[in-house]
Amino acid sequence: MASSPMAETFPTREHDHDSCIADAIDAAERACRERGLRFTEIRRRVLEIVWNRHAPTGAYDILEELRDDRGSAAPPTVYRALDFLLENGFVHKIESLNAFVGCRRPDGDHAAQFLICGKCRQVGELDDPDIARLIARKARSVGFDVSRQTIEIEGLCRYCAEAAYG
Amino acid sequence: MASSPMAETFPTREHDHDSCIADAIDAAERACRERGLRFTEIRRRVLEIVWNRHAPTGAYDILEELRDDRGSAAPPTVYRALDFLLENGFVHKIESLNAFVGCRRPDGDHAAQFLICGKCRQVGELDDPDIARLIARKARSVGFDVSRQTIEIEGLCRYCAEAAYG
DNA sequence: TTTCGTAATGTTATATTATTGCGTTATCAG
DNA sequence: CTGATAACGCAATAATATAACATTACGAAA
Repeated sequence: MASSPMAETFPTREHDHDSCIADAIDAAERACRERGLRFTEIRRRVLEIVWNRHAPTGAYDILEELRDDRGSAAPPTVYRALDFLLENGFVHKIESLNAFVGCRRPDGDHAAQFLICGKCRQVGELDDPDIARLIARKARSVGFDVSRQTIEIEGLCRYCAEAAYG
Repeated sequence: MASSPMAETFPTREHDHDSCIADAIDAAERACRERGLRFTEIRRRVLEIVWNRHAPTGAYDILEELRDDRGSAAPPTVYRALDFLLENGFVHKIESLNAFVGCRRPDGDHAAQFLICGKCRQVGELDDPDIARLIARKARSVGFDVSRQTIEIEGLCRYCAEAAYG
């Protein structure tokens, strides 16, 4: 496997997907134990589903998969699990897609920037503090006090750009 | 009136709202004439409604107001008008709110950054090229080719921050 | 261990946001 | 005037998200 798949901005084509998922689930489990949170079966399954796709996943796509193994499930089940995962930094919501992706850096707060490939629909996570700082500074300079940044960048990832332009 | 309300990042408390709307409508009308676009009654009304609120407005809020003066109207009427206004840069969509705001700089392309006040719900538009450039540069450095940026910054505007902290 | 309070889940219904498909009307170039 | 195309009307429905309330599971305290 790649030495640290969670740290890649974009998932490489060659990365070991299974262990990448396993790492993410393990990290969430550890974090929950440390913080005294309940990592229930549903929450684990939703996180697995999101990571399995390795691409932004809609709540109703998650719901379908959840039904595959649990027989019945309703929207609130999914949204509640997502709320938990969002609050605790295990997934992010991509506002411009109304969809969810696993977080590659589930420890600690960070202002993330998402790179959304319009071709393969995969999403990379940038987490660049320079960007976050510049935005905070510029906002403050007009008297605005920042609490949250939503930054979603659309374009072509390295792989799709290469395929398109050579 | 304030000398140039359209250029303010945040609408000031004292700005002349009526002329601010009128300016925006006039600008759109001129732009449509120049570009050979049809600025129809519906499109004008939707733009007026969005500017009137001077805050992010949902499609169905627009629909209600539209019904007030036209008797009947269905969702596609609003969404089609919004599509037109979006395509031509007269309004922006705030993805994190599923709502629409008038654009303060309807001429030419620009990567906008939105400042969304969590208290008064007003939205400022930053249009800072430094931010856009830094993001493009950072993205390119990981091989990502940017075509569109969605930047929505939540926090407290100058007025609400003053009210809250003194 | 039992009990009790709270967190999590189940379930039904409904709210909110957005699109599809198709027929009609308006506009403009020729 | 006519024909092509853009805009609009309308009905249905898709897609996303939440409300409200009943039930169950869990963990801490007695």
